[in-house]
Amino acid sequence: MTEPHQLAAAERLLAVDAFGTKCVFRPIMDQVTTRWATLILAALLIGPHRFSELHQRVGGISQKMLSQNLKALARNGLVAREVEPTIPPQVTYSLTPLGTDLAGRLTELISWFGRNGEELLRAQSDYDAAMS
Amino acid sequence: MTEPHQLAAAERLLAVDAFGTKCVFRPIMDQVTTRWATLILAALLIGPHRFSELHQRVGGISQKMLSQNLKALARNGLVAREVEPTIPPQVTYSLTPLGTDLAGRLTELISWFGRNGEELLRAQSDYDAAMS
DNA sequence: CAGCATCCGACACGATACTG
DNA sequence: CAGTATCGTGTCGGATGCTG
Repeated sequence: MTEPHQLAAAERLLAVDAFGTKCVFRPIMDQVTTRWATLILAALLIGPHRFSELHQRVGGISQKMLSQNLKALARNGLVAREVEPTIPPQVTYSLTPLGTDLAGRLTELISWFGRNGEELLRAQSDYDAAMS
Repeated sequence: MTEPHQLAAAERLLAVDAFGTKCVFRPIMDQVTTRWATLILAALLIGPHRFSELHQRVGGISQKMLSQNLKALARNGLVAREVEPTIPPQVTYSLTPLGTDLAGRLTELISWFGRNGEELLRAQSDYDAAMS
């Protein structure tokens, strides 16, 4: 069952005060639970990657989105960026301890979808069939 | 530590074949890890809600996004929609067993942000200070 | 009450081209 | 190699107004 303190955290995130001020953590969650950020963190959980390695590993991502998301993840202290000042330059991305923690939890979520994805797809077809 | 089978699930999600076909589960994850879907599932974990109750509970959401996300969640078999054919009509939303499972895991994630949110904010200011 | 329809702005995202 | 700059498109998401 779900723990009470977790429900409390959820309620805090749901809350909006009388002036319409939302929880300060929402923007952060938005950034990290983006399609690409999740995949990038999962990829880095495998190990440190160069930029081009990540570009290959995370299938379908554009350079723009990759660099953009990496910047956001670095800003939030989840990803460490290490530059080797050679020519051509070598940049290695790795997870910080905080990032490793989060990436592990996100990967649990991913594996949940791996386990239950078929059932979700079945529900979709049932729903669509019932609509028509 | 992260389990091997979880890493395998992650790699499956990262993969793209030679024809550019992405993993079929990605669209589903995109739908469910949306800003609003996460919050709605968390709200429903507290208990079944009417439409207007959800609208109040999930602070800042518009009617449009609420109905749109509820429809998607219902289509994926995560949320059950029950209509009482009275006048005015009463519609109650609740979690299916599958939805309860997922919502619990998402709430774990939310509570992670509750615990580590301060540190993320601190990392942001450090990063911004170093840039200027 | 529980919504759908419509308009509209903002931004996510991709493709392409260019730089240290 | 590791990005940045620019452009164009599509979707997200809010505001408003209307219906059974």
